[in-house]
Amino acid sequence: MNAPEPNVGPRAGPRGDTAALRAANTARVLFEIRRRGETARVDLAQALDLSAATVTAVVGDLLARGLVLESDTRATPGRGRPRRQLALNPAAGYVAGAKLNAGSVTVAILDFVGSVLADAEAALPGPRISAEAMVDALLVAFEEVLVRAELSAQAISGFGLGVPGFVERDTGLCHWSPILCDATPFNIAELIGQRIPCPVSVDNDANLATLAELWFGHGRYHRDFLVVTVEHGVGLGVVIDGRLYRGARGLGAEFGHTKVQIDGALCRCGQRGCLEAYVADFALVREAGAALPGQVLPTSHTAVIALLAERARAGDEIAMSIFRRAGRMLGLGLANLLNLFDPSAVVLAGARMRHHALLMEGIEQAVRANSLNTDRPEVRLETHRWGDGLWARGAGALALEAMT
Amino acid sequence: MNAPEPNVGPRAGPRGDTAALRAANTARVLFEIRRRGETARVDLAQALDLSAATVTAVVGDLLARGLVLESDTRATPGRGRPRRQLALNPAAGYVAGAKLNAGSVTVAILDFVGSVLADAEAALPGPRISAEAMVDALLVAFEEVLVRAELSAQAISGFGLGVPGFVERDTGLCHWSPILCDATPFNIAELIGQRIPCPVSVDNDANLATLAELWFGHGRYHRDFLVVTVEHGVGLGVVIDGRLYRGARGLGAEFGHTKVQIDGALCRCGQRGCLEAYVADFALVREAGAALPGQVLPTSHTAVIALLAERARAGDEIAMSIFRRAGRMLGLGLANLLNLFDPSAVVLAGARMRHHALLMEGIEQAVRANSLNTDRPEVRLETHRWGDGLWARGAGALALEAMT
DNA sequence: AGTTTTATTTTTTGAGTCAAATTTATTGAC
DNA sequence: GTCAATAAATTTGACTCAAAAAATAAAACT
Repeated sequence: MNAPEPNVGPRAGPRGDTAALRAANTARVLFEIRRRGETARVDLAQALDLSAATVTAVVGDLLARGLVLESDTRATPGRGRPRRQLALNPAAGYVAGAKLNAGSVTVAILDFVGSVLADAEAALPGPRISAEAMVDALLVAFEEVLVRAELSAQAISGFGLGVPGFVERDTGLCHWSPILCDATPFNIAELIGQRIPCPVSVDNDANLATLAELWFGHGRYHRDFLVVTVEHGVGLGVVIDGRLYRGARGLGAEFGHTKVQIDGALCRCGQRGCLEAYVADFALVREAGAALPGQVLPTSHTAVIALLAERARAGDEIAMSIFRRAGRMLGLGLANLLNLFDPSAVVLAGARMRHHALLMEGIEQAVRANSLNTDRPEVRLETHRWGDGLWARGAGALALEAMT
Repeated sequence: MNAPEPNVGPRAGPRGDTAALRAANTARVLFEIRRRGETARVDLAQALDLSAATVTAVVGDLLARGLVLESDTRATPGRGRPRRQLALNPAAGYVAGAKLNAGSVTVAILDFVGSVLADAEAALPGPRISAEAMVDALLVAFEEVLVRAELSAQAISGFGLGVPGFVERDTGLCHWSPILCDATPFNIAELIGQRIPCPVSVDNDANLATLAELWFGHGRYHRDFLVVTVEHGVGLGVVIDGRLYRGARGLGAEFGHTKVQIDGALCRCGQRGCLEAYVADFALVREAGAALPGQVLPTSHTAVIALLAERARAGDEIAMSIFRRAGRMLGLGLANLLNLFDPSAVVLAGARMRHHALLMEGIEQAVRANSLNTDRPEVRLETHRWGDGLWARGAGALALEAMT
């Protein structure tokens, strides 16, 4: 039996001293203002179950710190003292959000509200490169985006980066990434921090998409939800009780290598039957040969898939069946997730969701066929066809989180 | 887009007023004393990161309420004022914990510490009965166990019941149970409450096993862990951040009908490829005919499986292969859970774990083959061969939880 | 002017920390 | 053996800060 370790026990409710109490209530007020966009103090008091006096005090702090602005927009014409509308101050701080892709890096600048002010992209020297080369490209894009946003590097108070693979937010360690070829684990946050003059946070890219939903998207209205990303791989983000769950060891949930078939198709990871082996880029490309006979296939996966999608939309039965099977496998995996997590919403996101219509038929069929139908209301599958903005905003949320 | 709903937002840390702060710190102290069995105030202060003064105040309350006792056992011989050891007061309250099985109900009486004072069992009229008949049997066992524990019904301050199927703790609603034949949903907690003079709580049985681990078992040393129960069906309990996660709609995680094979074996639920269709009682019995040719099989599933296990232990290759396949399928499911939840521990519990050795080979092989090997430390699979005591203590924990 | 709704100020209660005081043992010199 | 010195655990009281409640002020509309 293990030795008793501290910090295990009830987590609900307050803990610690009164300063923590104030800090928590301040965070709640800030979150609620972000969620509503614009509100009065009365509404905050009611929504958060705080007294008006407390809200006044907390908002007073936030106003003094410049995080919140009081606007004069006259909301409801009526009797009584008019409510003063509160909103986040966009200029309270600027953060950079970046995403590492197979052949490029994207960097965006976000203001405190979460609006994207500018973005920029830089090519990577290859699909699998050293972290050193990645940071070089990152800096190129960063300089560019600063010019476009008309900001100096000193104005940026946080830098967030999304990396595919196993990345630990708390420590900044990269344990494995399909894009980086360095010996692992190495501290990627530190590496970037040496060349950028502000705090750097890194996280798994699916977690970032989830943060984006939590801060700016559907997640604002759900306590427990899942975000499934479909791109080169399949990713998963889990929100439980309003917070992103990263697992006991901080690496987050891994959905792509969940097995949907015992001794099934061979996956890049060397195992068999992984969900990715049916849904990821390489899996579709593997089958594309049959659907496009006699054609010379493009070298890039993305281009092959675009071609395949075009055929499927034109009614090509073989091409359609490829997407249908991928959808069914994804749907099977989703059904398992629904049974295990019982979320109140599921968001499908990522570049592949551009072929939404092609996949959706298979997905919905498999979800219906494989999830238990109790009398609980059916879970809505929301789809987000956000492009890179999704990742950038998530990385921005990561930086904002580190900021407040 | 949904309307903004309150109570969505940051959950970490304190919230609300100072009374909530004290309540939370009291709960933390109580949990820590339970976890350690016996401790001094200094240790509590250090473990919970509270000042000694606060601990004195909180413990003072608990002493006054009679929940905690100060013992005179001289722990560490040394200089200085000797520490006063604190322990839970067993007589602070008694609760009843009950479990509904296929052919019987079990009821146990637990004291405040969680020790089982007595237990009793009553037969049910059949494998699938009305809730009315179930409550009748429950009362028979309850009366009996009171006699054995030498307590009156008035001394019992909470009644917890574990029910297989879809049960909602918060509302007491039963949405479906393999044992009860009533029209669903119906309020099973209310039904029992009409005939028992104390607060009644109900929950899914796998959740109860998980609560038992959280309060009294391995879970005291882990913040994030899973409990998998193997009995007539396969159940799952999820603990995240020190709390049992019951899903957005309160019905808990469903593991038994997770799909391990697309279009696989037919399950009781009518779908194909469910884990239960390979691991549950009925699945093993279905295959037993081949392993026991020419024999007249007993009518009870349990007896058939005992026979099968005997054969397997004697070296019968066919019988062994049945257990091996069940183990492999369970291992595949477990590997998926490990990837998705990244727990720091997994506990296997339930009656079937008596055939532990037969299953374990297949389980471990499949877990190793199907879980991603990163550089994170391997998760230990703990096995608990607790009998019915497990469920009873879990149901007791449920009642204790409702009590404090 | 009177009414109504929102925001602020003042007062009160209670929580937690800090530092000093108290309790109760052991240690070691005499 | 007796008796201060010492050490550690606990308690006490002064102080700070948080949030709620009550009273007050502000800014509209009727």
